[in-house]
Amino acid sequence: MRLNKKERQRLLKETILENPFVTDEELAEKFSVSIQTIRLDRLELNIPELRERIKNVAQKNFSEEVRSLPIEEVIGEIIDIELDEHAISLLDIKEEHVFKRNNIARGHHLFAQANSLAVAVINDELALTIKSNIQFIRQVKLGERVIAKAKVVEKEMEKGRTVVHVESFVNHELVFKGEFHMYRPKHKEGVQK
Amino acid sequence: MRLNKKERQRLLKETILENPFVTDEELAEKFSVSIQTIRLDRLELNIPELRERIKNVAQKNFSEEVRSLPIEEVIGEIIDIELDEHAISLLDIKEEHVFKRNNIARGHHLFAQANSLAVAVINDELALTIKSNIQFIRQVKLGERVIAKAKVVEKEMEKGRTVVHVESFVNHELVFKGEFHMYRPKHKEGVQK
DNA sequence: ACTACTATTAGTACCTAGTCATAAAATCAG
DNA sequence: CTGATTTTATGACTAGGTACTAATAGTAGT
Repeated sequence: MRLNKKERQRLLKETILENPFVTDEELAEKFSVSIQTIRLDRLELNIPELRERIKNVAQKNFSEEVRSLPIEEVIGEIIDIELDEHAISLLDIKEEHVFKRNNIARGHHLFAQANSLAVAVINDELALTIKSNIQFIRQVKLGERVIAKAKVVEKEMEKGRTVVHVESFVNHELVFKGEFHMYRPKHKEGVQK
Repeated sequence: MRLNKKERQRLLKETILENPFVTDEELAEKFSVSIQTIRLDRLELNIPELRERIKNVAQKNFSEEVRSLPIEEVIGEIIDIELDEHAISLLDIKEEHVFKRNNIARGHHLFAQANSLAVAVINDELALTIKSNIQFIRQVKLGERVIAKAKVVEKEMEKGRTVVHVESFVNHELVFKGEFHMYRPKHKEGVQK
């Protein structure tokens, strides 16, 4: 079954992205066209030849020294906050957050975003998490933007405990849900900073 | 300055290991010998040609044949693992893990260690966390070494679900406890050529 | 000095996975 | 059916090799 040019080029791009180790010959066979057609396609799409592609992959691998992730990126960016009430933060899922294999975000990044939002929303010098129940509702993929919303639901100031609910969304779709029991050290009255 | 064969071959091996992207021609120049000598050396030392070397580096990155989870993706260092049974990992709490204010470790790092250990202990292509209950039992401070122990407690293979318990210790003192409900996807046959 | 030996260099044919350029054939749209 | 687009064919050239044969250089032992 021969496809038209547009469709073929679309699939070509995909195929090569998925497996950069494929030769023009194999591609020609796959799409039932001549090698020359594949080469014209690559030319039009600016896809380099096999050896260049392999080299690129290798170089990326070889010069990979960016192992640690800065804290700012783990936590996400706080875009709205009202202390002791609610807060919203935003995290863009990038290469460093996902399993290489399938581009699904690793759970602990979603947890980190939610947990640090829960810490931030507490109006205190410092809050600590003591207990937490969480649920990963659907997988989050590379490139998606996760918006976490925290809400303080219980304030038991005397005991120094507070409960925060966090829900995280991708395009208004719930992807993560967590309940965080926070400990806040003894309050000093009227001290605001 | 020409070296003798032995010395040249020793350096050759080193040079290529350090920079696999070097051609025979460049090597010949570097050691002031002919290209043929370099090729004889590679033959004797069983060093493949440039393109093969590059391909190897690339493939390592692209992970065509890596069985389970690559170790570097685990937070902390795995020091013992028996798939589907138990695993132990170690995490030294450094500057980047703590609140600057009081040098207490941020909760999500303990979670990350435990969570990735739970993922790693599952003997499958890839496991995902669906649900988790956790408790932060005592604060962990800068400089402390956290040892996390994961134990697979329930295997319901048909449903693709597994429960893993993780307990983390500092000097035999329990600091963190968590229950992780993991999902293991249905196996797909490798389609690669 | 002659021989034996290793080390090095030279040269040729062939390979893969391409490149670039030109021309011809096939297919599709109006 | 014509003209434009798309596809295929062909030939010449490239990098970075392999595999093989043959010649030369250098050194050691007798």
